[in-house]
Amino acid sequence: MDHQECHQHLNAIEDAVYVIGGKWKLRIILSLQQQALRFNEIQREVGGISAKVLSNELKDLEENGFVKRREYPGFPMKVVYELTDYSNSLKSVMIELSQWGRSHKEFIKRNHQA
Amino acid sequence: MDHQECHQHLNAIEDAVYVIGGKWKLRIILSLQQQALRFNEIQREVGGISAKVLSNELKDLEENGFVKRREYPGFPMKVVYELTDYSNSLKSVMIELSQWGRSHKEFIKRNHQA
DNA sequence: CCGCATCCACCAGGATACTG
DNA sequence: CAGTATCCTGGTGGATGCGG
Repeated sequence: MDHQECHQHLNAIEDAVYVIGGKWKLRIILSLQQQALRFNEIQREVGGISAKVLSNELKDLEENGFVKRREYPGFPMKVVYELTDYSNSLKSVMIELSQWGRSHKEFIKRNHQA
Repeated sequence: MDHQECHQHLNAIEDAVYVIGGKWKLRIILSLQQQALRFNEIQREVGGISAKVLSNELKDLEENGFVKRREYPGFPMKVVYELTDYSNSLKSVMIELSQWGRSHKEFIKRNHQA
């Protein structure tokens, strides 16, 4: 792997980490796993997130194609957010990360005891 | 996958992202791929990182078992950092992330054109 | 050379209050 | 209900200077 190639590789990884990183993105996605939810429902489900931040996060997730915002007219306004099919493309990455994270925790624990 | 299980899963993922996330960790690891380097060499190689931050990052990487700090006495002091064997355990995660990141970039590009 | 201590600027994100 | 506006705080990270 030469320098150029390595740099591309790095960029792609950093993109990926950026997209799913941060404190909230994954939690929001998880909260929508079972069913579509409304803004306040997500806020309650995730817990501890302010409206401003949730609003921004949802915009990001929508831009990245993970979430679909669906607006129903009327008063009061009703809006639901649901996961897109594309959000499933995250599955293999998440499994890989989860496995590594779990085994890493074991590794650290062993090392700290030793 | 019930709630409990899901929560464990989430934690493991967040641990993993935390460990390799941030602006510098991966770049530092990459810089040590070919050979062990001294503090200032890493700083130059990575580019744009301050001594304080590099110092902290190296401590994190050492605690997580990715990097080994090797100190040679004398004056001036000589210190080199090298990757551990354990750092290879990141490989499959990084490949997965890189592939997903690359394909996601394509996905976004197509969607923006459309 | 290595790397910590100090000081400082910036900004992500929380709390609250408010509008459509 | 869905979000925005405003204000404010804490923490991250840059710059510089010093000590081992």
